[in-house]
Amino acid sequence: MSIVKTPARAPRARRSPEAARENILAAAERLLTEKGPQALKLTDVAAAAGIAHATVLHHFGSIADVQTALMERMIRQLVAQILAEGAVAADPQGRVGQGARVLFDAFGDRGAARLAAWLELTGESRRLTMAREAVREVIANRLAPEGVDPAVAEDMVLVSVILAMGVGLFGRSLSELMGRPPDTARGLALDLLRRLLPAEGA
Amino acid sequence: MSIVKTPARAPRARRSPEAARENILAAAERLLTEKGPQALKLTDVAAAAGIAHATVLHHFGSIADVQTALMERMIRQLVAQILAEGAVAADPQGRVGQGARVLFDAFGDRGAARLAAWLELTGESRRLTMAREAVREVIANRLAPEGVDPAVAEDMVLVSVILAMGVGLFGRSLSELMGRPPDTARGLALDLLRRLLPAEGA
DNA sequence: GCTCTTATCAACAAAAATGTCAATAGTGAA
DNA sequence: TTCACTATTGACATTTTTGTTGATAAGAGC
Repeated sequence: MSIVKTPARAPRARRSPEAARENILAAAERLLTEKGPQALKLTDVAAAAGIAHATVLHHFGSIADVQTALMERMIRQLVAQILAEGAVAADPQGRVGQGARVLFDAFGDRGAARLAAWLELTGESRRLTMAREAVREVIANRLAPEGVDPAVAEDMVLVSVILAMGVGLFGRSLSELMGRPPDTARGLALDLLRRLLPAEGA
Repeated sequence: MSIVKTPARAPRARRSPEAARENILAAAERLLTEKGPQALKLTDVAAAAGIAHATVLHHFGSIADVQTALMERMIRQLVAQILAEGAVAADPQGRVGQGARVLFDAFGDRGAARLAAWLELTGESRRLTMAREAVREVIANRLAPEGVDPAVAEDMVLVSVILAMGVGLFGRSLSELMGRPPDTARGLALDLLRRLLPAEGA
């Protein structure tokens, strides 16, 4: 009669549903920023989260729902980051420069820019609805400079956001591609906005 | 005894290897611009090209090779488009404005900007090598303004390219997201460069 | 302790995507 | 016309990815 020693097994972790979802989404976000959207496979996300893939399905229903939840989470984080910046400068020019820096910071960490690109490439209307609301909220609460013609202010915000996303997504690669330090593009773009936007408001 | 009428069947097309590859890549490019990189599945590409998926494999070996070939084809097209522009203006400012417009045109059709984002998101070194050479070629042959400090010129090119890619990728969506005509961002960005770059060269 | 809920997981099943192969059929050359 | 070459294809096979199910176990409440 053989005596089989029960293999030592790590005790099964049991999280609250909220913690479990958070753990999964955090792992998914890591995968997204490190390997790109195509790496968000059910099995890979589960492995990155250290759980069985069935558990992922238990909490989200499908891998598509995981992706949607991740998008929404990242959009919320991005909005929060932009809105959480400190006191605002009094003069319009100061506000503009500050707003630009906030934008570049928000899209500076690779995740946010990649999120935007992912949204653009896949472009599903359901997800874009939330993005639209986020844009509205940020513009209304944080970026709209006072003392400037609203139409002009909108133009400034629009081009600033696009530049920030472009730098966030392509800045490092292109800088290095041209043999420059990785944050070269970021500095140049900030200079561009700092020097031009006040003139536009005048 | 049943008489089975042979079903009418379209005669089997037989292309030259070059034409077959071209047909497949054209279909893949359509898929990429319309549905995004994640739509480049073997079966879907074959269906879009109107052939059996085995034929795709016969010509390319694997779906990954199709994707690589498509990237290289699109990079070549992009470089050709940028280099093919007409006579260049004599003065540095004119050259700069012209170069910017060429860039915005090249990244204006959705495909090129999506290609760049795709490259960035997936980021494989093998593919990036070709992108690097393309960037070098374009800068050397077309975009480098004469009569300007080379270091400054490089800065101008770098920020211009990033802005052009940002506008190409996000411009339409963001413009409409803010309730403006779809080419609003493009116009604003061109204005931005037109007004700033000559000043930087001075 | 006991029970009840349910987060967790292994095993299985289904679907999707990719790849293999032998047969078929255009096409140019002999 | 005949033949050799090979682009093309349907059928099959393999791998990858996703989803299902029943059993297990962690923890909360009693």
